[in-house]
Amino acid sequence: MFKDLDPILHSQLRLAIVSLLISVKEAEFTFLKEKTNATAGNLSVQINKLKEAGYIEIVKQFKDNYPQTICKITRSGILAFENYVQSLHSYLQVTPIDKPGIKK
Amino acid sequence: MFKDLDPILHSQLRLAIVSLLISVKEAEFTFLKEKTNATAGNLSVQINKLKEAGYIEIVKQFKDNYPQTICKITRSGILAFENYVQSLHSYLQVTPIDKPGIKK
DNA sequence: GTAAACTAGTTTATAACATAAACCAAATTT
DNA sequence: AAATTTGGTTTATGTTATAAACTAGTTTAC
Repeated sequence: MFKDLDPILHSQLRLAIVSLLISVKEAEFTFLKEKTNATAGNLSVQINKLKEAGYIEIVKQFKDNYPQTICKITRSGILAFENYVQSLHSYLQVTPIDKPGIKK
Repeated sequence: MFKDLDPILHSQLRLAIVSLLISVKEAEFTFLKEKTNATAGNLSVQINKLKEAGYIEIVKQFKDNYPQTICKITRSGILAFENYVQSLHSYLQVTPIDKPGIKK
């Protein structure tokens, strides 16, 4: 009936990160922070969870004297995202008695 | 960029409950328990959260000598669900550089 | 040249959440 | 009448998400 939702991706911020990384392939920490409106601390924690899950790769380097953290989606991350979206459908494809919402 | 996801609905079990209630309009506790594979305790907690959010109504009565808990979606619950689904789209409509997943 | 402010993060503390386990009250079965 | 089942609720515990505090260094202003 309802498929389980990957708990790694069923998080607003992590889903946004993965969504972004699928479209851009590679992004700086600061880019992700701006696009997601996350706090730095939260972002730091969440990209590490994604890394531990194997969904992204993290490369740390220096750029113009400053530390720079680059994130990249992995093959496994792409597959997990696609699978998550598929599973979500089982919750959204509702066959309502009334057309949902709009007018009784 | 990314729309906020209603935290009441961004929960696997609560989303499943609301999804069900939209399709059936009214359901018994035991029906929800079977369909969602939730434990009774968890279901009890989560339907109360949905009630407190005003997304469902709960009616307690007796049927054939046994207590019976009936859940019904509210107008507000339907709207919240529709809104949640809309917001979700902002995370899923990705414009990937490569077609996501399937082959490089 | 040093104090103040800023960049780019990480770590830690706290509050909210999900869940299972334990419990309750009554009904039914043996 | 003891054991089991129904239909739940409450409580305890571990997991999450988040903000706040902190680290380490850089740049700017005086």
